[in-house]
Amino acid sequence: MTKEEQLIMNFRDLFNKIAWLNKPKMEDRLKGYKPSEVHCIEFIEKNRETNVTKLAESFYMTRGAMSKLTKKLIKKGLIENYQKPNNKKEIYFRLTDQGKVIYNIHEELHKQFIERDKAVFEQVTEEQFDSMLRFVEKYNKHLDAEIKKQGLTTN
Amino acid sequence: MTKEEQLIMNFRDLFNKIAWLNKPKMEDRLKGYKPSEVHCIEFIEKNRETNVTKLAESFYMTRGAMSKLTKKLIKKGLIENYQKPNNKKEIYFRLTDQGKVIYNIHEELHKQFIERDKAVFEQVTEEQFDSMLRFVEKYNKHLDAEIKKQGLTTN
DNA sequence: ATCATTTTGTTTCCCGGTCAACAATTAATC
DNA sequence: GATTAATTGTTGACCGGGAAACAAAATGAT
Repeated sequence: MTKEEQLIMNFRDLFNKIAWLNKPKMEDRLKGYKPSEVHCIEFIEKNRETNVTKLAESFYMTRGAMSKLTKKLIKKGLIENYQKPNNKKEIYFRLTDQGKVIYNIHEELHKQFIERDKAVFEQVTEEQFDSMLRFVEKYNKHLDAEIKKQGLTTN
Repeated sequence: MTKEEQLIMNFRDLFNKIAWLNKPKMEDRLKGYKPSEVHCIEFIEKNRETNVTKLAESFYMTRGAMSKLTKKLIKKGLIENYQKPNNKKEIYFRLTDQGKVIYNIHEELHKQFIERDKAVFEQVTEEQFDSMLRFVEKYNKHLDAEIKKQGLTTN
């Protein structure tokens, strides 16, 4: 196996483990709220004028999936939708007060997870950090170009 | 956002894009075979004495899911199962000739994807590579320890 | 202004994975 | 050796997301 493959595989494994490890605590503190729901709430709070299409593109999911998810969140009273006066097509979302409670709990948990892994990150020099960031950003740009070349669209 | 978060987020995005970008070519050359099926075939070929439980642990999925998946692969004639003479409980899998054909096509595609991203990796020095590998391995070990601490098990 | 094209969001059907309950076998404990 | 506990694999109910067909609105072309 080449180093490229090793690196990719190790990172993939890393993310599987992180998700696996975070799940129980998430479910404990955020009972009744699925990861996808919380993730959606997080995005809506952090981005202005979010609609179904933007959510789909960001999460690499279909508009259909996000349509259902946002409908559920509305039903649960976590988000609400609004439109602009001059546009009858696009529908945007914002958090309700209840949604913000969930958002804050999630942020807090997130900090705990960072804290849990602090030991690892402390051993990384600033130099290494920047090097990795440069790499991953370069790689992302490369893929963006490839995606554009292929002309892929969100379903 | 801290550098830690930035790094993690960028990598997550990276993997989404890779999956998104590889999908169409995979579906083209491996028509009729789903990513999960191919992934499963790959693992069985690369690991000795694979059973449902080992697959579940490696893929961070449930035994139920892998049980269904392997049953489907058997039905399609891509894998076959066998047991050891002194153990009536554990059931292992190996590829059939037809399964090996799929395996080889996948390997070939994999090389093409590596080739596509070669430009990025070429700009990485050996030093950087090793540095990143060390980091991700350290992080993985840290998480393994955390998982062990939590006493998590595959469902 | 009219008509075609594109964008946005929704809905139905289907598939894949989880969960939980289960039987069968093996390992551990006494 | 008998009994209890743990492991392994399977099944059915359930749910989340994808694919595709669709309506409504906005944009473009003429």
